[in-house]
Amino acid sequence: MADPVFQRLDRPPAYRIVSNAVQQAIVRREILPGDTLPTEGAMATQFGVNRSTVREGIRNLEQAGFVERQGKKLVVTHPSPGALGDQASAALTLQEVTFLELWQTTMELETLAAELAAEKAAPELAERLRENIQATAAALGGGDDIIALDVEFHALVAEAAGNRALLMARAPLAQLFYPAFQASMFPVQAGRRLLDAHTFIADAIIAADAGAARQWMAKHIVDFRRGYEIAGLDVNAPLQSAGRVESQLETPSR
Amino acid sequence: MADPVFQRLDRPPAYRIVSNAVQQAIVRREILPGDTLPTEGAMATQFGVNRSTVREGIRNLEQAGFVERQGKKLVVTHPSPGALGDQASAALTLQEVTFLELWQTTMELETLAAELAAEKAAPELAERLRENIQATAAALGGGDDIIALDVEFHALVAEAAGNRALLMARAPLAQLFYPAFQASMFPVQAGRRLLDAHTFIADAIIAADAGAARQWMAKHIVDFRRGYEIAGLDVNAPLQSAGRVESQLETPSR
DNA sequence: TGCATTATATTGTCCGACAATAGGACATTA
DNA sequence: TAATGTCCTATTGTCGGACAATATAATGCA
Repeated sequence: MADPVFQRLDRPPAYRIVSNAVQQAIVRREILPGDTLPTEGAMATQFGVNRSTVREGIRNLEQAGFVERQGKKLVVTHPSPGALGDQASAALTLQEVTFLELWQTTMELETLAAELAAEKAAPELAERLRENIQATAAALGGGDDIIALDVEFHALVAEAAGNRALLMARAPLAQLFYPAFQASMFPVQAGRRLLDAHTFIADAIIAADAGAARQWMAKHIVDFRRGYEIAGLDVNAPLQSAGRVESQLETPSR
Repeated sequence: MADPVFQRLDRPPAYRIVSNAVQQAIVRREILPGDTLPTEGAMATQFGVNRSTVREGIRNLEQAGFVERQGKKLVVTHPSPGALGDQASAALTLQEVTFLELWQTTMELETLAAELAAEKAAPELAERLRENIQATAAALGGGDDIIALDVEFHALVAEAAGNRALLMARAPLAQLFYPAFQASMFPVQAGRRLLDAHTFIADAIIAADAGAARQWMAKHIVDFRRGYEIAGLDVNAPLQSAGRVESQLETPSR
């Protein structure tokens, strides 16, 4: 049998057709975020399939963040960097990215973020940055989660950059900071150093000095790596995962 | 009502518990890529729920790329940048990212890619780059899809960088290049210019000259923008979507 | 041993059912 | 008037069972 005259025709299962149809409608804005989808029953009759099939199709979309259940109705949503980032970072830890890989990319993206944030220099951001820095200063003394604050700081800067492509690119990495920072914060004076860096960065951003913002951020990221190395960790080794997936799995019984 | 004393207690529906449980198992490597999951029936009894419920749970994972159907069995997979990138770029077009946003981030990531690729300078890559460039040269004359080749070129470079974090960060943008390039390739001599740029970049990479690779890439990306502007397009306007979602939606009938 | 044929297991899809509950309409109370 | 309680309905989450289509395994035959 030489020439396959006919291509393998693959009819995707019905639930996927449903899922695609709905996604299409969302992508081409026939239904907008905030709109509620028809009820499962209604869609079932519209598509001419069984309700179970519709349900499976919907499930397909819901994790990607196209639809969302609010109480009892299905609401259309546009996927957010955050939601997608979760999955992406899970993927990254699964692939055992090394610290170095993370670091190289972070260096590039965070410096860009700082630069753009400075160019924008939204006054509303200034306030939030200051608050964050104050909290960090307070946390230096006792207990509070410095790392969480650091993560927040960078998120603030990124958001202030006003570049959604950057936000999206950064999202997969954002989750991974936490465990990595945790390791790199080992040395005692690291907290102080971090606070200083943040202060300089924030000042530069508020002063709309893009160049300075970029440079300080670069320094800060370099420190990040140094901390990691000082802690005796191998930058070429995969970062240990932090099990960042919600775990509510009491064995269901009935 | 000042302080919400009680947290919103949400009992996730069973199908989500199932989905989480399976995801957990994958994330913590209790089941590895290539392994096949138990049959739906088996899982149903294991979890003590109905098969339908299991199915919905699985559907939840399958779009994210944690599991995949091969023939009749469910195979565990680790999500790839490509798969996630699709959703991410859909999200970006939905948010109506502007060309400028895309461009700024691209500039940063692609130059990094070029630099890292040069540092690695894998000989196996050299071959593929050359092939791509030859194809591009050929395409200059007639018909063939230059833009596709360009996209491929950049993908090659990115892959050669050997940085999976970069790959993941870049994924959301990769899809958007196509429509954007399409617009920016308007001027007649753009093809020639693109070919030259690619050649220089490839040469630098093969020669392991990271600095040069970065610079040429930067130039190339600048050109990208210039083309867009020359074509009379507004960099601050959202890029027009290219409807990149598979469309197999013959209305299902029965 | 390799290939064709026949089971068998499993999926995709349907149907019908039912408890739980979100949301609305309305009555009641403070 | 606003908050609280009562009732009703539509819809979801989940279940059980069913069946055709088919991928996979088992079997027989060459």
